[in-house]
Amino acid sequence: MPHHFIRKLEGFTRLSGENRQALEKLARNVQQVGPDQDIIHEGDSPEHVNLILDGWACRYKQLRDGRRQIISFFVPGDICDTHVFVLREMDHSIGSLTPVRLAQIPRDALLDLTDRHPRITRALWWETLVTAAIQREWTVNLGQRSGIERLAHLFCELFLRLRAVGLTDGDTCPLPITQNELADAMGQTSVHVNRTLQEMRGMGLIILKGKRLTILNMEQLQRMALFNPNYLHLNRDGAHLDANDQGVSSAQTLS
Amino acid sequence: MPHHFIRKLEGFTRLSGENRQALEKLARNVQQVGPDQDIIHEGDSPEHVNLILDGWACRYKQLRDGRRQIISFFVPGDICDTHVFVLREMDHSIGSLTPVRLAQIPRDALLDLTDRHPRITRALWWETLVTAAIQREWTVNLGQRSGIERLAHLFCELFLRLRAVGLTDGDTCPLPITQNELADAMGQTSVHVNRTLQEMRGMGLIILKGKRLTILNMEQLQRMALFNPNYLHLNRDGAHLDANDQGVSSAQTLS
DNA sequence: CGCACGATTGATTAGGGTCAATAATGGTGG
DNA sequence: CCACCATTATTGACCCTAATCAATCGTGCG
Repeated sequence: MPHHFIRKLEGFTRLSGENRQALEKLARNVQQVGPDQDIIHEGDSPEHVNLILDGWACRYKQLRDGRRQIISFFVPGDICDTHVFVLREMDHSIGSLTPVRLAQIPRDALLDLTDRHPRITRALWWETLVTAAIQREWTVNLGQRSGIERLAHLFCELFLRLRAVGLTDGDTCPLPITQNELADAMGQTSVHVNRTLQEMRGMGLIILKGKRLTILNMEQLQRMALFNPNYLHLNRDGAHLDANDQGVSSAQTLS
Repeated sequence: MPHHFIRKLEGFTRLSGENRQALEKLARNVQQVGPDQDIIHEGDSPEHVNLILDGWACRYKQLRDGRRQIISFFVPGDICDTHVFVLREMDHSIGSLTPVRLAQIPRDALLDLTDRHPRITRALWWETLVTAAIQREWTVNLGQRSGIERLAHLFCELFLRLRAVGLTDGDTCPLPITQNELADAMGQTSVHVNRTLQEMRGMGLIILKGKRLTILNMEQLQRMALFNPNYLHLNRDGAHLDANDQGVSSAQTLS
């Protein structure tokens, strides 16, 4: 069931059959959510960890005066806050953008999983660190890049993340969100995002139509975005740790 | 030695004498670094975890064309990437802003610490999650807030963080950074930051002089910043977990 | 076929950038 | 203690990116 999730973790480290089986079992409690629904709302206390099986969602925060910032996107295979239980209440909301199929993972299931599978524990660590790295890159994106650079950077990132879970098709990937939502993520207005998109189309960089994005010239797009994929840590970073797997001691806690 | 760090963790959970002793031992290898020095550089592979004992530092990323974004500030008591060893190389740099005294913590010392002290493990988790929450809030800050709101928000955040480690004095706290550095953090030019500061002074909100910040009207400052401190999780969130401390099993890994 | 939402366009404005110069400050050596 | 220098802070003039406001156009879908 959690295809994409497993595939993503395997981009970090090799997994055994047992590992994979254990991960399959996480998707016991599957829920279907309509588009534009809150999955968790700021102030709620976390009940379980959500794993996105299908569809897109986002983290967002809404200011008292109505302004909304989308803080990150969730695509299939993404897990929302593996370790959230330490905190008493959510400081942001998570909402669906499209219809979403998700697995609700109870705390104990995660504890049990990491208890038995050090390699998965490490892979979840990696997942958490990459999520943090993406958030940092978004900070750079909003702080330093111009409209067109920003959008180009987002497209590069999303394409690589989708490719890592097998959701691209050649140079095309899904992009099932509105220009308004793009705008809320880029800290700009939809009017300006619209104009930027037209500029990118005019340059022959992309096609964006029918909720699908085609990248016509990835090299040029990356150059224009000042894109460096290193922060996604997609190069099997886990390989150098695969040797020391014998003990299931708590030495795994931090490794 | 790691005064501020211990004090910060105690804002999350109660610590025993043994806990504190164990934390003291972390500061074995202490280094002094001058101002404007790189502590780690993008591309380096992490050798140890740095704990800031004194002085200010920052995470930053530099784009190929020279633009620099400060991604976060480190103040005394902050720890840089507790779990960084999972990644092969740094995707950003950490540099000092003032002279910095820091403890270099080897990986094994951390493993040993979390092995023996479940409550500390949990507190480190909390630290990691709050750091992520701060990063998200910066995303909102850069994406949605105007110049004056942004700066006001930063001041609110820094003041509370410094108070949590005992570094405020009434309504005053240190702010040992230049307007240029403020500008790199806010995604603006120093010229504009300068003008914004003057506006805040003119409104009677703050005094900023001699590397010290005084907040004359915290309520108004928070209102203008649309500041909600919930993301700092400063309300002893750990209390609800303090009951179940007996076992030192790997159940601690995720709790 | 018509409706509702999303995309697009135009005109105008404003926030913040750029460039360039000047004024304060603080640390240093004599 | 003072003169000097290098940062850092401040100011002014001008420009440009992106916001705002307000229609209008498409199009996917019931």
